[in-house]
Amino acid sequence: MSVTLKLYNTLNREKTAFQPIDADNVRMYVCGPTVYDFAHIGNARPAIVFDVLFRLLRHVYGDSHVTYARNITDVDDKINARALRDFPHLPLNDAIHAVTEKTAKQFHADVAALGCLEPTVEPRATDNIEQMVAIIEKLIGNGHAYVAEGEVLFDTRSMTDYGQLSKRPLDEQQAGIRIAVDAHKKNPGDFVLWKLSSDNEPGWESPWGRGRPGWHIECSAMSNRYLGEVFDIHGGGLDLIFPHHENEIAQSRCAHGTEVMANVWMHNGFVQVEGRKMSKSDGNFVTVNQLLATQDFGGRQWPGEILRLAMLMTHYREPIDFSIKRLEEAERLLAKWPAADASDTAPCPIIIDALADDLNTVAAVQRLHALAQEANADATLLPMFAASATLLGVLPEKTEVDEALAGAVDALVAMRLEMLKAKNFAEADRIRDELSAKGIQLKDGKDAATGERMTTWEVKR
RNA sequence: GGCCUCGUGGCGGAGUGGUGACGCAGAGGACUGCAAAUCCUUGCACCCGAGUUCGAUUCUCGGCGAGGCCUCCA
Repeated sequence: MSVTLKLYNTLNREKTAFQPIDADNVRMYVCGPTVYDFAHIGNARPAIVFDVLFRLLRHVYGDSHVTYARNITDVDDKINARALRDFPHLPLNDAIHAVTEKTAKQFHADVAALGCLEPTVEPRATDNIEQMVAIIEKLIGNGHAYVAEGEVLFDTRSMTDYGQLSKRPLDEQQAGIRIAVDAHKKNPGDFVLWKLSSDNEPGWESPWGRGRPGWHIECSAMSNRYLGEVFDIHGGGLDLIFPHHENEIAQSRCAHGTEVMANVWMHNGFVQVEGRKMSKSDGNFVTVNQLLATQDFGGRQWPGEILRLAMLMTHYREPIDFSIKRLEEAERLLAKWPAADASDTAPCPIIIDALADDLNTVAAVQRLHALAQEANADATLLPMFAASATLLGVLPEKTEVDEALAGAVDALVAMRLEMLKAKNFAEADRIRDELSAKGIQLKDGKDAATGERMTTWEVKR
């Protein structure tokens, strides 16, 4: 294991060498989507960022020695609201199912288009209710949770070092400053583990009656089930640090009696629009699907590889201002990169080092671009380029050209050269335009030895 | 109010106590019948102030500015 990974850890705000608990099974958990609506491009950032990390971990520790869990939250009051709005004629459970299935499917399509590998496991909240109930029972049993007015609440005062991740000690918080504190809470910071459901809300039987889980308990239950009580890396967006991750930590550590929940906590920065956070509630968002499939942004569609590269051109902890200009730059870069077959050659060491340094995709992309230029001039570098691009998930796909088409194009190219010799420029340009319209780009060069015009062509991407 | 980021050319962004990479765009040129591609050349920047120092963009402090969390949020 010659590569030393360094990762910035939100727990101590330091970049430190990564030491897996078990190098044979490196475990990473990333908070996935709540499936009630289309994912916007900001939601896509963690998917891409941690996909790169997943690829890097697989490279370093071996494909079969990394477990990446990304959940799907399919229990949430927003989902209920959406179900009632969009499928009022269906029974509630069917309506909810319709919403979550449709949204999850869309999410998978979006993320696939962005070049993300599938996580090792993708648990759903609804499949893990039992596990949540078990953890809640444990928390009640060991005095970290209490029942009040039909809710089960986590007792934040019962955990002496609550607030470590967000550096937000309990007594310094101004809980209730912006929302009224519920009277039944022992402490303002206490949060819901389980709440009762009315007849028109989804619910599961539990020791506390028919109800549904609070938001934070889902991730504690699922990460525990698939990765164990303590695992290596937990990721998500910056805005999840508080309260979501803080509360996950509280639940998991108090339930299992562990010192930490995950060793390394990683958080990606926001995607911004005109300097402001893109968010659903502010309404200033562009969905991945809009970018991929509509002309809503910049009057055109944007292939997933462009979106992905645009994302990787900024370090994951920095904010990104999402703009047409940056997408166009990503497109220009990609256009200059050779298409190549995937290769099992070793990736460029400079790129591995860059990624190993807290996922420095900026440096990695710059080096990849240089490597692409080198490979354009020297085909023996193509396999290394391909392997490196694959590590970043940005390998341009080789467009298959069938022989009939290739033959036809070659014939037209030859004909054009004849027209040129005859100084019939109008006809030569017509052929060039005709091919261009079909997506064939001609490139005129000079034969180094003879000085004769040589024309090559490629399929435009 | 508390806590946390960040501030380098048009844009994306390196970097260092001793006058600042690189990429994209721009400009000029070569090539070309023209264009594209390619190649060469090139202009433009370290938020402000004080301090430390022989010397700071880089260190310290203070401003100013931007953003985020403290409520659902990637």
